[in-house]
Amino acid sequence: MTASIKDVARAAGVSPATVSRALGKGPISEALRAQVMEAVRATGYRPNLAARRLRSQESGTIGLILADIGNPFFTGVGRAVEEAAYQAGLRVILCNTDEDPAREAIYLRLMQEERVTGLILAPTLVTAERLARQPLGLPVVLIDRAGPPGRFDSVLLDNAAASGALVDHLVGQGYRRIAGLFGQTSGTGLERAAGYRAAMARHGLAARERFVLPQVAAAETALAALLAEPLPPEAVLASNSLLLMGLLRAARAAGRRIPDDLALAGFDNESWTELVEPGLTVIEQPLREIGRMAMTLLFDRLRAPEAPVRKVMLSGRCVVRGSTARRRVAAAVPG
Amino acid sequence: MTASIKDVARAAGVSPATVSRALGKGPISEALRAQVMEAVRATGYRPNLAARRLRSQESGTIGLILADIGNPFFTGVGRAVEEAAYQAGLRVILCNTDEDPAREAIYLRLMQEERVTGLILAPTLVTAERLARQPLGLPVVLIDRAGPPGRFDSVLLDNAAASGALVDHLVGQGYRRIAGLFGQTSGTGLERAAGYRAAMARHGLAARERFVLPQVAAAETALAALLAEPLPPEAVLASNSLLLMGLLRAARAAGRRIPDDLALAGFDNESWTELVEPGLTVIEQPLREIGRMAMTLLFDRLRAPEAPVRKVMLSGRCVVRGSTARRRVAAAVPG
DNA sequence: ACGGCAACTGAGAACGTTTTCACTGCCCGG
DNA sequence: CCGGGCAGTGAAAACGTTCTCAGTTGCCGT
Repeated sequence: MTASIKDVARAAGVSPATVSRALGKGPISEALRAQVMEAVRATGYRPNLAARRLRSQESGTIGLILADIGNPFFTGVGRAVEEAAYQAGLRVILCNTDEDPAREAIYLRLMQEERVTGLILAPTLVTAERLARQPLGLPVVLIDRAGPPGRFDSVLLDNAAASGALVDHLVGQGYRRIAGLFGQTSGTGLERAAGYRAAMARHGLAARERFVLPQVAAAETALAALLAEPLPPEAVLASNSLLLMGLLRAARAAGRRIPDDLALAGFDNESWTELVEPGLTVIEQPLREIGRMAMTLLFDRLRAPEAPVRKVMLSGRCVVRGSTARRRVAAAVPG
Repeated sequence: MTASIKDVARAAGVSPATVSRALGKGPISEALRAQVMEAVRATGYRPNLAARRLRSQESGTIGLILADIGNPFFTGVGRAVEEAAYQAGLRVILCNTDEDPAREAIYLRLMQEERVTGLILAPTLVTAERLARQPLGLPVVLIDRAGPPGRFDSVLLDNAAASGALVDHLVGQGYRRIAGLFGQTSGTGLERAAGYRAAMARHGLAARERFVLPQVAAAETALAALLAEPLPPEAVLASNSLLLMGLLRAARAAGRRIPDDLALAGFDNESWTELVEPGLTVIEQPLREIGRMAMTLLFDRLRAPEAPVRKVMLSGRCVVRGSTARRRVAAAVPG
């Protein structure tokens, strides 16, 4: 088939060991090294990674398992991870689970079989639990979602603070009846809900939270229901961008003007949140920092397997746009 | 470290060969198979893919090299490819080049070293050329971008027809001065430009085309320049979603109402094209079909390495929205 | 009852590397 | 002038599989 190290050795008139040394590290004379390189060129030799990995017992690879590759948050983090890994001479196996625990299980098994050096993942709630009960036997760093406390190195947005910031902002703009819509499949939704609840309590306001599947359609029906209630909310907060999109669509479908009839705020500063009219107020996550920090935690863990578990919280940035403009009290509300 | 097949063999009281057969295919008694499976469970054995690949001389893996993982077009196609590969029992190595020829070169080399079974990629112009001159020695299917004619199996949108459909639509809506903005790094931009040019000629209209880097900012400056010309266009067509986004931003920045002052149309039915006011008219690409067809071509090529090269063109769907509403002739244009 | 065949199992080679170990010169200090 | 590193090189083992080949059964047909 393709040329092996033996073919190169033959072509260069040296032993396979010498070729290996010329390609990698090891004592070798400059003359022979050049000779070998020439033979490599002549034969079109490409090292066989499978053989290399088998012999050296290290894959030189880390796994990156993301919940939704269509979500700019994850692609952004993924880019940063890949970049950091590449600089460290590591390859990345990228997998997409679409929030499906079955696919998560498949990929986790794959990572073991690939003998990856370490793993960065954004797990669903059930998989995080399962992982805590049955460790994989390899270094794991969680991103975006917290697992059981104290079990995994993780790098997260300070979700509670971010939700709180949104609530504070809305209250500051004059809104009082603020509802919250949260995804129910990940720990992140729960944390953001908790932050929302705490902030509302701090302001002496009643929380109104709904938990739904993280899908556009789910948010649409949820908002329709909220708007049909006796005292509909003046503002709604969504815990991720899909839900926020659903809110926008449903508000428009219901003929509500934004922000006059209904203010909206959410998470993730995707390009469309700016292009839409009015622009949507969102929490922007530090994607690159999250990715880089995840790699840092992973490296540290590899270096010190028994070091205490670390949980890094990065804070988001509140990007204020028209969807949460100061509330203009309706001209005349009888009663 | 982790348990090997020998450990399992010892635990089950059989030979390694038997364990291998129990796990894979091969004649083995039901009793022993159960016995082995029990030992696998007891030892927590996970097969070592590196060893398996080395011995069996097949990676069970295909490569997928995409130009921009942040682009919903590519993530959509990637999903379909991965799904089809998984059903065929193949893994996928996913790489993102960000349109950078240097990174393409790195990943192409990686694919060779991983001994992938086949490769699906969306190359830049220069890499497609290079690949035609120096074949990789493994089956390659191009997606989204045509390489040198007759050299690679490929699956593409019928770009010329799609551009033509947009022009026809605009003309039908009453627009005459229609400019086109095209990406210059990929073959796709060129094809769409050609389709635009041909359609304009068919209608007896003068083509006005600009080639720019496929970036939002590039489109913004290009449109600003176009609008500053003596007879600014009534409509502009963009060859990809980034450029379309730039057009929208620049039009708004210039205070042009859409579609009254300027109609817009482009490619790729991303979620924001619907959410924006007015909705943008776009060509929707059949993402899943493209991905599936790419896998089909790859399988066929593996089965018949010497079969003639195939080029599959899929047609897009024109999604009409408000950005190309029928032209209302300005009330009074002196002269 | 015996040869042969089918079904199953084990021993061992092989896949392409890296790495240990041993060996060869050679230089240097004594 | 001789012994001891030291730098460079090759031989061979090892990594964890799969697969060929050669048994070893047990069964069937005659």
